[in-house]
Formats: sequence, C-alpha cells, structure tokens
Amino acid sequence: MSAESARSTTRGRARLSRERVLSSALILADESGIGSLTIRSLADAMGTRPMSIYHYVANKDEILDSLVDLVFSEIDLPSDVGGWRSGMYRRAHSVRAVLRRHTWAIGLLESRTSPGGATLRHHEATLGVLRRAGFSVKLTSHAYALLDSYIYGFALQEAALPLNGSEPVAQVAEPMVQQFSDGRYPYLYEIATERVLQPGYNFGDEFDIGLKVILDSLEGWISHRPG
Amino acid sequence: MSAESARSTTRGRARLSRERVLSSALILADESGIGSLTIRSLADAMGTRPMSIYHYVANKDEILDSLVDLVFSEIDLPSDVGGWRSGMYRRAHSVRAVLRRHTWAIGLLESRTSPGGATLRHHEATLGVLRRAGFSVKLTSHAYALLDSYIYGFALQEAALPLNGSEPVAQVAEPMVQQFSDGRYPYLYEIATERVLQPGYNFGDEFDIGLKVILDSLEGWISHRPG
DNA sequence: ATCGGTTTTCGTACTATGTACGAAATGGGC
DNA sequence: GCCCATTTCGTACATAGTACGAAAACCGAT
Repeated sequence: MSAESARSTTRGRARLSRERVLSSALILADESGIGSLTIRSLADAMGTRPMSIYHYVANKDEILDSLVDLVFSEIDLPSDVGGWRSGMYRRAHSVRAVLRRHTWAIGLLESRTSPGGATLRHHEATLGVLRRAGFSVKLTSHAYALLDSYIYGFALQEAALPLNGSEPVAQVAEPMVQQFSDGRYPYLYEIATERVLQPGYNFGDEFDIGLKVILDSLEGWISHRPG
Repeated sequence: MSAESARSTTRGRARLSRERVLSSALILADESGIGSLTIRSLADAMGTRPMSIYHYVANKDEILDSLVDLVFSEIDLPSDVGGWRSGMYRRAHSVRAVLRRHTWAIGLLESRTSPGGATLRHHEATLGVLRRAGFSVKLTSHAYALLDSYIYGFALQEAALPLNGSEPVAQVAEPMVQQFSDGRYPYLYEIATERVLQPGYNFGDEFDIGLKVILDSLEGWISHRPG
C-alpha cells in the first residue's frame, strides 16, 4: 500500500498510543456509559487485546484520571476580551456544555483529587481573568468557589434529572406525577404540573437565571469591598 | 439466654432485614469507601453470607439507590420557623454536612435518576417553605435550582479537594505548589501561597459567603418580581 | 539481507465481583 | 410433632482488572 501513515503496523490496525487509548475510552464512555468502559471493551473498540493497553497506561484508574483531564481540555479557556463578566459567562456555558456531553465525568470528579495538566491550565486561565479584572486574591477565591459550585452543581442536577433522553418530558414524568396526585406531595405536584410539565419548560433554561444572579453579585464586588 | 430480642436467630447473629442491610452498607461505604462496598464485604460485616442479602434487595444497584435515599433522610427537613431565609440557610448547611459525611453519595447522584421516598419528602418540604414564603411557582423553581446547584456543587468541590483528611493543608499541598513555582501557573501559585496555604484558611468557610450572596438575591425576589 | 537489542503486543491465568439457581435450614401455627 | 412459608446459603458461572512473561514486530548497524 502506498502512503500509509507511519503510525500503522503490518496488520490493518493503526498503532496504539496513549492518546488513542484515551480518546477511544472517551468515546466509549460517551456512547455506552462509564459502566461499560472496561479494559476488554476498550480493547475491542480499538481492535486490539486487553493487555496491550497496559503498555500505555498503568491501570484503569489512570485512564479515569486522564479522562477527567481530557474532558477539562474540551472547555474553552476564558479570555479577557469583552470584559471579565463576558469571559466568565462564556466559560460557565462552556463548562456546562462539556459536562453535558460527558455526564459520567461529574461522578468521576468526586473521587479524583489530583488535577491533570488541562485542569490546571483551565483553573489558571480562569483565575487570571478574575485577577486581572481587579478582584483581589481573597475575592477571587470567593468568586471562584461560588461560580464553580454553581456550575458543577447545575451540571450534576441536570445529569440526575429523572428524565434524560429526548422523549418529551411529559411522557416520562407522567407516572411519577401520578404518585404525587394522592396528596402526599402537594408542592411537588404543583411545581410539576404548573411548571415542569408545561410545554416549553426546559430545566436547562434555569442555568442562565442563576448565573445572572451570581455574576450580578460579583459585579458589586469590584467597586465596593465585601472581602 | 433470657430476654433476647425477637429479631435474633438461633445462631448468634441478629436477624437480617432490609434496614440492617442498608445501614450496614452505609457504614461500610463511609468507612472504606464506596469502592469497597461489595456484596461479600457487606455480608462479612453483617456476619452472614453473600447470597442471604439478596433476600432483602434485588441487586446491588438497588442498594446504591437506597443508600442515596438513606443519605437524603439524614438531612433535616426545613421548616418555616424563623422565616424562609433561616429555613433555607439551615437546610443548606444540613445538606452540606450530610454530603460531607457521605461524600461517595455525590458521585452516586449523577447516575441515579429515580428519587426515593426520603428524597421526595425532602424536596416537598423545601418547596413548601419557599412557596409559603411567597415565592411564585416560577420563582420557586428558579430559587430551588439555584440553591441546590450551589449546595451540591460546593459539596462536590469539597469532595474533590486535592487535600482530604486531617493533615495540615500545607503539607499535602507543598509538592503541588512546587510544581507551580516554575512560573507556568502564576495565578494558581499566587492564590495557593497567598490564600489557600495561609494558616487558618479553610475552603469550607467559602460556603457561607456564596450562600449569603444567593440568599440575598432571593430576598429581592419576593418584594419585586423578576420572574 | 542479517543480526541483536528495544519496543510493542498479547496469551494465559489468577483473583475479585455480581448474582442465578436451587437446596437446606429455620420458624411458626396447627 | 408436622407442614408449609420464610430465610439462609452453597455452588457455580460470567465478567472484571491485571500480573507475568513470552512472542512478535521493529529498527539501526553491519
């Protein structure tokens, strides 16, 4: 065969690499869920054998660590252009979009305590925008904790919504609301029927509302000094 | 032996029950991490055999679902006394305290989409406080999404802190900060040295600051009408 | 082309896990 | 003491992660 990539081997398959292992793992997790990401299924997906993977990663846990970092690398690094508020707004949306694509990453976050390179770069860029905008170190820590708590928490709630998938909300929620109608959960029933099940309601729309509240508050921090 | 509990059997062990299975599972998860919660280890902890457990639960996934609900049941139900703000403040702290005791529950949340009874009761009570305080249905949904996003997200960040355990923060973070000092992460270095590593700094203290911001904003929603 | 060392791939096998499928043990009313 | 429902559990299988070392592929020097 003529100009075959240097990264191929005598057999048909492209040569393995750490990057290929990780990107295949990411795709597999997205497609079948993190629970279906096994060394064997990963090997299958790559057309290789389980033990070959271990030449590129120490163990599965290292794959999971790296996946989280890979997910972070998909988040657009915030910049100063347009002002800090615009930068933080766009970053928030980027984080949420990424975590929606890879919801399993949220669950992974809880157990992974050593940030990877992309994660560090991401934090560095975000801190930079805040500091250069005039937030003191102290206010920056307050602002960052507040923003990220909100963003991660929102993503977590979205992931845990009783209705995930593209079915109309009403269909999936119907039986659940049935349970409410016996009067045991009047407020849940109310908010379900009068709001969540109304045509056009989309939990995702709540994101901007809360985000605005937070950004508005931060705005006040720059001129005045509550920290 | 004389007055032995009715819930015991000829052999020494207390009789099994769904409750005992679940509370043992909770303890085991707290003590050894959710990863060490296996049917066999659970059976060991209860002095029984693996397959006996399956008389009380359908499968392990049902245990995990129930554990999440059990965790929710530990959260103090909010009440109206002292006003909605006080109720929401105390609820927020109760949720955080519970999730700190059972950090593994945060990771579980992402994958569990059918709320249990305690979870429903908790939501019901919280919605009630907000509605009775005068928040419209719409504003209540905004407020609840905002509050819970913040609380869960904060708990998630706490769980993912590179430093967990009682060691002095500085000790654990030293090598990490070393990595920053080469100038690649100036802002991370700055915030680490000037803030996070300062004696007395405690990430948990950030909780009240963000919570106050949110509650202050909600306060404005009752009199005026941004929803 | 050949050879020798390096890198990469992978076969085998062991341990841990969830749990299906009955069988055995237990308990409680008659 | 007997019978049936409940509870406990032994055995066994499929699926995981991965240790260990052998085989294969690769590559530069001759």
